[in-house]
Amino acid sequence: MKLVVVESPTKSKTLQTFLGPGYTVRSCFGHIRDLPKDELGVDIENKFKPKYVIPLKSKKIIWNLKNEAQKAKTTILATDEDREGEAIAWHLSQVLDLKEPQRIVFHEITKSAIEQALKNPRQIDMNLVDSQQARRILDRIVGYKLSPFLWKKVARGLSAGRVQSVIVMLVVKREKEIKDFKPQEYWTIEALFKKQENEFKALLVKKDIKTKKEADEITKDLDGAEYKVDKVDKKETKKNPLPPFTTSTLQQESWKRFRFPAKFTMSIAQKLYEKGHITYHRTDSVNLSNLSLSLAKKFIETSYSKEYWAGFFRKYKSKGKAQEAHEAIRPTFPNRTPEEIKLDKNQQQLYDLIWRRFIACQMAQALFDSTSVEIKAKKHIFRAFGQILKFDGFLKVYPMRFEENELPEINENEVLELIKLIPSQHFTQPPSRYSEASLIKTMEQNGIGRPSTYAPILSTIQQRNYIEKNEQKKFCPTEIGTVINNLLVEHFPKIVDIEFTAEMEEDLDEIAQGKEKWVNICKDFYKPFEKNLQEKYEEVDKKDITEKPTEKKCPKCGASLIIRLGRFGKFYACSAFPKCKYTESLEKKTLGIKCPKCNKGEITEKRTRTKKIFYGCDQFPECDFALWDKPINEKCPECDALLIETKKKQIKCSNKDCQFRKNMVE
DNA sequence: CAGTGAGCGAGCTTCCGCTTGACTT
Repeated sequence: MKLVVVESPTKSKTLQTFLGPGYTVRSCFGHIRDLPKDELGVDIENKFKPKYVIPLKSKKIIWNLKNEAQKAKTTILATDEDREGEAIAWHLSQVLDLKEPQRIVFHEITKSAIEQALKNPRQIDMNLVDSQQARRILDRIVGYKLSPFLWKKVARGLSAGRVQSVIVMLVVKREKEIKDFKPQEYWTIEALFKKQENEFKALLVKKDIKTKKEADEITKDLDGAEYKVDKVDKKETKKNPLPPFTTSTLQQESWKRFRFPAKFTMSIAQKLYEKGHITYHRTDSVNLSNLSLSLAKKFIETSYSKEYWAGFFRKYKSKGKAQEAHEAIRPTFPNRTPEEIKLDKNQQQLYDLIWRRFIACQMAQALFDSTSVEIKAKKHIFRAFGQILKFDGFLKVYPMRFEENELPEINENEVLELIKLIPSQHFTQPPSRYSEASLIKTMEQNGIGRPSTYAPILSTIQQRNYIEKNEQKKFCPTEIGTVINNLLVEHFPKIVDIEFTAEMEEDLDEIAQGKEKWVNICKDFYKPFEKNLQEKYEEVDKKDITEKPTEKKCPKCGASLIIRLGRFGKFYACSAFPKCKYTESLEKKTLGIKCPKCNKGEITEKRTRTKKIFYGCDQFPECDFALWDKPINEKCPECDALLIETKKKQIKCSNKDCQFRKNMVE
């Protein structure tokens, strides 16, 4: 009997069916040991020696694995082939006290891949393990040294880290770009032509028309000019299908198509994976197994026709440094169409998307007849572009938006009939705020975070109140997020630099290749970091960041009020704190209406925890009067209660039993 | 359709990455 250990329980089930009796397959559920949660856990003086502990939830798993390992003749460690997977294998060998563990790897769960892997066992690659240890220790040092700095200088409970702080930086930076943006005016000139029954437009090629005056000069110059076709260029253009999904592209596409947040997409994908419908959903690889390629070919040829298959196996390559431990995300059985599996609605939508993307990636290109026409009038050049779909190819399965524009038959040297010139004014647009999709895309492009962390990290920094979604579901920084970011940018620029992770990855590669010792990498980072940190503890004054004097006086004790910054934003606080605990919210929007319940307070605009606006008494909690709709300063003629303004612009009585209604007078 | 909120300043806080149930109300 041989024991095989993998990371995921679903994977272990599949593997067991391939291997049959003679093998016991078990899973370790990811990492089994880690640095302790309540202390740094790195002995800096003693060559950065890490202290590893086994969390309670791993203890039971380890106990069971140990039992199996003792019964087995050999233990085979089949964790993922990447830095983290290698480390898990090493931790397992340590904790299970394995004398001669066999290490095997495979990138796809197919019978042939597994048989091949079993024939080629190797030893644990300690260089790769060390690169993971360096990664872990660096992240720990940054996080557990910088966070306490923020507690001391800003507010308790705050956090900083190699990944989260860079994401917040991106959002804050984008917000500043938008705020500082000055729109530039520019003009375009289109010419509308007539050819027999058809009308078509051509655009003046000149780009830098800045003002109406300049546009007018051009149209004036064109007055009475002859519009002659200078060039007609006809050709076939092609569009290739997109590569199959990785975690990042799946999260982006499912946000674009269904507005699913990344976290939701992942929970649905997890279910599809557990039911065996899709391959593993946390991957940065676009590799496809040979078996899946043949099945796709067969499916496409029988369901559509021979000409819809690409004609060869399309193989995709990952850009940058994918760690390639898994396949791309694809249907496990390509001939299982979305229609024939029974799933609930969301699972159905996501499976449909994954299935289509995969099938399409093995299909033929889409073909277009495109025409480009150049028209000359005096010294001015206009261009018209037409595009007609000739063969849909992969678009049959994976529809995408593209512009179709038909041009009439136009010949060279032909003189065209102008209907009119259309000058239009435009303004340059500021960059747009990040959505979940564009933020994840940026993270992936810069190697920040991993497939298993994209979704959780976005949840964390929102929960921590560093960034939030606006009504359009785009990310904006909060006050506290902006303050922390500005502090880090000024005093710890390296940590919030987008290049920091890239540089770290280069160092980790050196360790993995055996060219560098992990302790040296940690030392090189730590020394200047620690020196800077000590200086900043002296230099930065908390008061400058969190306190601002005001002219206002405390209504309770008469001391002066200050504006304070806390975890949840700014607020007025009494300077005599903790003797006087008076507080007041910063932007108190009073409506000038007395509270009808207590007759003491005033109605103010407030927000619920979910940011929904409501109107309540400012004497809360002494008075709990509250309304959803905005009250107007007028009493109901029938029952004397407050009148409210509904969203449908109608005046109603706030008393539910009262039927009084009237229309709004402007 | 029903439903709405009270503390944030001090004290036990925090990282990133691998994996899913196991916790409680």
